[in-house]
Amino acid sequence: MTSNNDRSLTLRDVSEASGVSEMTVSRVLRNRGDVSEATRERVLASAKALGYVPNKIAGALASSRVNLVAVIIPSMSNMVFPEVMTGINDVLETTDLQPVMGLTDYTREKEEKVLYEMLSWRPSGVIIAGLEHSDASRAMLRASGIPVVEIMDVDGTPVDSVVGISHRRAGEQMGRAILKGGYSRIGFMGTTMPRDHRARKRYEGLTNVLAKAGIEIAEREFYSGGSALLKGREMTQAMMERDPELDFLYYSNDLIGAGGLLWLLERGYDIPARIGLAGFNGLDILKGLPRELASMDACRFEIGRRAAQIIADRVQPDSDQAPVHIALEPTISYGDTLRRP
Amino acid sequence: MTSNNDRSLTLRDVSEASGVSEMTVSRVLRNRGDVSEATRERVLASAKALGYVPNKIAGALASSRVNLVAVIIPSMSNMVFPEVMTGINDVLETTDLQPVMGLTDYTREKEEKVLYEMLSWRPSGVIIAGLEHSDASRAMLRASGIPVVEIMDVDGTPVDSVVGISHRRAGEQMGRAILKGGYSRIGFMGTTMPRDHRARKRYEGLTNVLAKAGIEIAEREFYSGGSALLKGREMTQAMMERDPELDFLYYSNDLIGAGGLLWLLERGYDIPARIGLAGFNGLDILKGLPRELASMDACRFEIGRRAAQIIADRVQPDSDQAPVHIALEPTISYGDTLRRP
DNA sequence: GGTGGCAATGTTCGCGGTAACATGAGAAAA
DNA sequence: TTTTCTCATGTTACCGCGAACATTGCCACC
Repeated sequence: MTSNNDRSLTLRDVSEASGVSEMTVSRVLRNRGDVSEATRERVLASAKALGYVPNKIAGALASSRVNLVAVIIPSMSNMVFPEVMTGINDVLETTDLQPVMGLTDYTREKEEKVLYEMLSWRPSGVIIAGLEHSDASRAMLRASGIPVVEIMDVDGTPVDSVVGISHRRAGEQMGRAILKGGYSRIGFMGTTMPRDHRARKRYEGLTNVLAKAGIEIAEREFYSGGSALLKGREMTQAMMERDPELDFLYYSNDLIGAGGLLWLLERGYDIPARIGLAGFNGLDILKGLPRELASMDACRFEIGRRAAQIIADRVQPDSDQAPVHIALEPTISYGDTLRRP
Repeated sequence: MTSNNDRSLTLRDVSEASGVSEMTVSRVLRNRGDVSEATRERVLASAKALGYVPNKIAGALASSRVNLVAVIIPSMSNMVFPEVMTGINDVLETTDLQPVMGLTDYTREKEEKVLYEMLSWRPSGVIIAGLEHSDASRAMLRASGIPVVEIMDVDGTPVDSVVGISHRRAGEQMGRAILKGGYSRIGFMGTTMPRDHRARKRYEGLTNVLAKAGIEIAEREFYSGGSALLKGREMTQAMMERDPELDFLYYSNDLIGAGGLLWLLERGYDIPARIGLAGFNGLDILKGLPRELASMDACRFEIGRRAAQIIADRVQPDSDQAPVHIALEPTISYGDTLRRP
């Protein structure tokens, strides 16, 4: 019932309560240095009785050590980044580092602002999605002098370390699978987000491979906002009505793909014989659909783990500070909606 | 190309570069006090040229003002908290406050740890999910001396302010709708998470109302982990095989409900005549399903907004510090799976 | 020309810790 | 007993910034 009327508790309060110096209290609370068992217990008891919580701000300033890792991602709402975060968490939990999240909403301006904000807390490392940043952002990252890991994507030049998959190659791989499946009249659906570089790269990879086989994307449709499942439905309907001869639909994410799948099944389309489908991300949710949508795993969890591991390794004193580049290999899953060769 | 070889930049570096005192630089960078236009520009130019990023740690220590709001939630992976976060963000964006997230994985131990960690950064406020906390956590919250808003749930005694819905009443309301729809043989599916108090309260509300009509839940099934959609399917199948006479299924979340819905549709069940269904949360994803699942909006977005607003108001000097209690009214949506009276 | 007023800028000190070094007491070694 | 060492604890000096107060220079006005 000790209520700190207004000012918050400091080391001094604990030191007075336990009759030792502030320094000794500090040592006890950090398990640092030699403190006799008797003193340790007395100090801990006082601290607990007072309800003392150390002030990390002061600690960080004095020791110039901050156990935060800035994680900068576009959004939490599309199911891909939560899993990346889980991977990051899993690794950081085994260290004394703590992730702090910042959201960019897929805009450069916000990214720059959030990055500035984060760096002003002098974190121990930065994990940031994508390789495309403003010049100012890149400058800040370089100047920060801390480990930086760019994640998700490896098609480009990283500031420092990078962990991801090649979305261009993912698009190509899917393109080849589509061709091998014997499909030839292909529609594409995606988001209107001009700053979703990874979706763009997949699209480019896909069209490149198709072009080599003399095939062009027959129809395109883009959406933004709203329920992805519903949008997938609506876009698929619109597209099939415009061009009923389409025999393959490639969706830039699994949710719109799932919406399309549901619509086609209702209409009685024979999948994957009459028409094939594929999404991207390998989301768990696909597992419960009437047919399993073909997709491609984006290695989200693993990317998070690896990125966090790089930071964790680098904050160790005398560790190797050389940039690490990791390109993971996504695996295609044919599910029930992509004809096998 | 100014690389800070080892030590990071300070106000002093900028002050030397621009020929004014550190204090003036500080004033410029914070837009505080009177600074001549000429000096302001010179300082900003120097700061930019050097790539200076202020050290918030030092600033916070000196001013004992920290613009962080700790947001403590169980998980990011179940689609409900991302939306709460969005609401919080929306409001905090208009202030200079910044949310910092901590995850508890639905355990008290982690909650306590995360809370301690967060409070040690001396944030301006805390938004924390749920009303059930360990004694130590409650003590820390009380002792922190900062605004605390407990969110999601109003069935209990808050430490300070609270914003949420009554999950008990939500369960009761759904129970009444089920009864009015004429259903009587009811199955329940939910998670095995013993610490998901809100799901438990909904369940209790439901069973109370049913009990008054002389009805007991006929079947129960619980799951944990894995694809919720798939689990919904599997549990529904298992349950319908055990008791084919069931005429209503209440799911503790929309995703398992969606899985169940898909399974029942495939089996040709007449919905909502032969069997009714309802989930909980009012997720966007329901909009794209073959039938729209009956559900109940948990006011996630609004809860986030209101909670953030309370904090934002309270950090204003001379503002009213009285606890605020807000109980939002969830609305039931019948969709296509719940027979109307 | 002195004085007041005001805008622009500088100085001092302390926020709450921690690093590095200093000190003291007792035990072990000589 | 004296020296030396070790462990336990205390002292001092910052960390980088901002609040509060001090100072400067310039102009206006009597």
